[in-house]
Amino acid sequence: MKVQQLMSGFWEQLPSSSSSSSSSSSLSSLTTDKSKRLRPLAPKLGSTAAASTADTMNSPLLKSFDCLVTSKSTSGNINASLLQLQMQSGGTRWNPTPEQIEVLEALYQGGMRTPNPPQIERIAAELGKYGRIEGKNVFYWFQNHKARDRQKLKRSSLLALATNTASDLSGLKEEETRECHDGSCKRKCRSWGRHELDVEGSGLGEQTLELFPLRPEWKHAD
Amino acid sequence: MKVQQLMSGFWEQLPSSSSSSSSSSSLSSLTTDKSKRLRPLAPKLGSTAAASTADTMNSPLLKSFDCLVTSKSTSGNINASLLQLQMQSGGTRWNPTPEQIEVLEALYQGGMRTPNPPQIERIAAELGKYGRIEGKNVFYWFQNHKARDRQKLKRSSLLALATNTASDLSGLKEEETRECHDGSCKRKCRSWGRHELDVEGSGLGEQTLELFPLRPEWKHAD
DNA sequence: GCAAATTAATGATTTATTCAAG
DNA sequence: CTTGAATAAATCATTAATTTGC
Repeated sequence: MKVQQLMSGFWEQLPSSSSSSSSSSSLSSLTTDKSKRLRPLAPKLGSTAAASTADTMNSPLLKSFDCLVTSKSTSGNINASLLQLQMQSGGTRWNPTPEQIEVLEALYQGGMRTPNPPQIERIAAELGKYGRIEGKNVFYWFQNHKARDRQKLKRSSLLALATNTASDLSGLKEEETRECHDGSCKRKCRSWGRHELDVEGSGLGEQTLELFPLRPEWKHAD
Repeated sequence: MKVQQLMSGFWEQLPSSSSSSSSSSSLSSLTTDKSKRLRPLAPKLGSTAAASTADTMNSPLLKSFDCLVTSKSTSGNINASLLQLQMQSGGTRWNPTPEQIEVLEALYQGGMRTPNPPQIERIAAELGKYGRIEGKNVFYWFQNHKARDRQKLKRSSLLALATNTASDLSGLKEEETRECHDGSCKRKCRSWGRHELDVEGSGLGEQTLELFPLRPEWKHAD
């Protein structure tokens, strides 16, 4: 059940060759400093991923990506201090106020499960009255609430089965494959939360709203 | 191609009681029109989510959310026509050009796995020279590429085991727990892509950059 | 040769897990 | 222990390859 988590490995291998010389310094700090603490495990793996950096860097297409690719760079800690500064403004995670929770809970009870960006924005804006909040907080709240509801249900379902009281839990199955109700799907479609477009209050005087993305825009909305 | 989208379905169940009367009409259209094509399967689910809308709507905190919660509304198709207009600009999914792929592949080979928003922005901006692209495309590309690399590796690993040729695949484990390089983690941290803050070229003259979110900002960058 | 039908790749979204703060 | 935040895995759905029947 829980074992997994195999870890993923980013950075299979460093660009071991070619420091690419002149890195446009101002941007090199953008890359995660890999220079210090060089990863302990560099598997052999000569097969899949290796043998590239030097070559690929020769590509004319990559001209302006030196700073992103050559991460070995130079002074790997110039921005170490900078990294400290950033945690300033509310470096802590969102702590919902009772009012915010009440509203979110109500919306959830009302049936909302996966609000789309405009909705999230609106909600965040509204909840901003009661305390600092960002769109992503709203997004995560629904994600987590939904997920934890599911696992709670699943748990109780199992329990019920074990206790032979499964009779009144028969309707637990959460969702089923159904037809996408816009008919655009070629095959069966399970998800109803997709294909959504932002109509934005039917006023839509704004501008062409892009196909709604998975996540809200992540700009804080307070 | 085609008009995909519209729709959606959040709202597992309609607020079957109380139409909440006066919906602030201008915003009610924001909700997905569920009125037509009422979903075929409305599981019994009297237990979990039901029995709320009416009650919760009495909360004073929810005043401005009528439009979000009461989705049964009124003329459920006034915006049907509007929904047609939106898909104009390239409603199809991103189809990377060879150049874009080359660059992305190179970055990936260079070790990039989970670029953070500023990086994504930069990349998208750069790749925008070769064709339309948004930040989310870049984000998804890395996500998918990484994931599919993993499963490919896993598959070949299994295969190797099965074939007894596992000898030279011993170093496959991808990553290990290590310390977060900004020291902000209290415990061991597996992820390097997290906790990252946008230093933005070390100029950081902008303003307080928020703790970098999971997803990029989703604004198209071309 | 060529379009319709199938299949393979892969972009996009949701769900499951896990990390970590309080 | 609860839950906000983040990543990984599973899936969906679309587009391109490829095949197939003519």
